[in-house]
Amino acid sequence: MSDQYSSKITTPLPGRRRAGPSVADAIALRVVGGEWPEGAVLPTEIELAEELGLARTSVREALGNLKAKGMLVSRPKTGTRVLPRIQWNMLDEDVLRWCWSDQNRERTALHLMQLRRIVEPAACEIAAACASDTDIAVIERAYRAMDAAGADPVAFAGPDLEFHRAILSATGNPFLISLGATIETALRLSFELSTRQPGAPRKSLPMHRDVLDAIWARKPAEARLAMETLLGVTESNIQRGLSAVAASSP
Amino acid sequence: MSDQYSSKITTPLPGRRRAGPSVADAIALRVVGGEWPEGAVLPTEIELAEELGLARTSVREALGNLKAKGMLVSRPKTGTRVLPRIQWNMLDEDVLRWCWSDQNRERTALHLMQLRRIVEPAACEIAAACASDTDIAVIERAYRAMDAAGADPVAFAGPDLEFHRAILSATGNPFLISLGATIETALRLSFELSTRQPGAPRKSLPMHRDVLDAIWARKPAEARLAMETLLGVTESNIQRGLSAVAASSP
DNA sequence: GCCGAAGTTTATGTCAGACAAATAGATCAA
DNA sequence: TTGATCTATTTGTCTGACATAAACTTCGGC
Repeated sequence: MSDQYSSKITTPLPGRRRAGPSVADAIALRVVGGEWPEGAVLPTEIELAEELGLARTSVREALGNLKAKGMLVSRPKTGTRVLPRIQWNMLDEDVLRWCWSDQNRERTALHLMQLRRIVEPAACEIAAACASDTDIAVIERAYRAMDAAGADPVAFAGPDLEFHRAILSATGNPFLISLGATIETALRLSFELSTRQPGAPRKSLPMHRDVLDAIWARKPAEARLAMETLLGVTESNIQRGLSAVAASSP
Repeated sequence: MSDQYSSKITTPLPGRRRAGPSVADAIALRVVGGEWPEGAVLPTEIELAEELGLARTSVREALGNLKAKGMLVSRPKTGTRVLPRIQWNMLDEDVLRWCWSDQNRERTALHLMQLRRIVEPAACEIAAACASDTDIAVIERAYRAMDAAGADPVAFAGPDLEFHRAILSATGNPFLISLGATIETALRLSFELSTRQPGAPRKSLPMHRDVLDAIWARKPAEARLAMETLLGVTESNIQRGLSAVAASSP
């Protein structure tokens, strides 16, 4: 457990500005961790404040944050309750990040992959049909950066994220763009899994090239197909990464 | 403009609990309305509090809400700035609702339709492949309610929403389920557009039936196709609704 | 004994005022 | 001109108080 916001009641330190993880993080992680399951009521704001060594104002701010993301609901006298996970806004970057530290990371990773295989090929198709030249230039720049990264997986990751995000942006559809932010967070989280095979990133470079070329040539059907191929390989990489984790720590 | 939270400074009314639209609504609508464009800084929290006749605490709570949804960011001394719309979490129900009152509702409606045509056929395919019997029962119940609604468009709408939401839920994928909430909000908002043709809802009933049957028969490909057909008709209905609006108020 | 109305308790919602921290902009010195 | 310092302003946090709402308890009537 993090030292900050532990159960120990710290000295008030009036006005001292906090650093590091936010209060919302601290509370959300305890909710995700199952300390208060779905439908359970949290301690009162005053109790939480004492426990975390904060003022009630700050606790309220964090709780309000979680309420805005559909994780909590509160009513006078009754207290603050954990809503069923179905109602949580899993597409929110913070919620996704918090839930990632859950037991069954595997299932979440597969669900995310399922989402990607639905959204990204379609986005490719749209991008090939109606992306502007500058949109395509952004995609190409990300590709060049991937190429320049060589075999270094860490240097490869950033441009890889940018490549996929740029395609979503090129659709010009605000909802797909928002999904792009979600997917980018997911990619960053699952980075450890997809790079258990050291050579995997470099091998995916030609497939990215195929995607870029198809969009550049304005061939929607080919672009969709190229992205489907790329994601198929990515998924098998992740699955191998998952089984490797399962084998190393059973 | 709503009477509540207007520019007039009201009497403080200490402790009086608010009713009606939330403070976040009031501020968000002014942001969406362009009173403070992208990159602009809002008035200080104290100024906003005075203007809205509220305590600074309440204003801060609302601003924190909008920050959680990616619409604002604030730093000491600089103030609170409106982030570029690209960074807004358009998949959040509240953000979607606020943006709906924008000038170009047409483009938003079409973008939403584009999202639906990407997500829902794929969800149908997944649901047909791995939905549980109880999942399918929920879908069927919604269908029966649509049938029972007859030709009344208003009574038809509720079960219609439930039908599409139930399919997303049947996938068992939390991300698709969250998207379902977004789509449901979108449907509710665009309800006025899709029902300009009074007979349209009733005509869509057999297509819903096709979707249900395909899922029931566990035929993924057919289910996808049936949903694509249904959404194609829905989109043309919405487009006709849009042109009707454009013709009536040019 | 059962049931409804009134009172009590308690948690959230709101208000008010104060200070701390951070930083953009102004001022000043080398 | 340039660099460091000072100042003003805005957000961030703390404290304490009261209002409101709703679950719970009590009590009276039947």
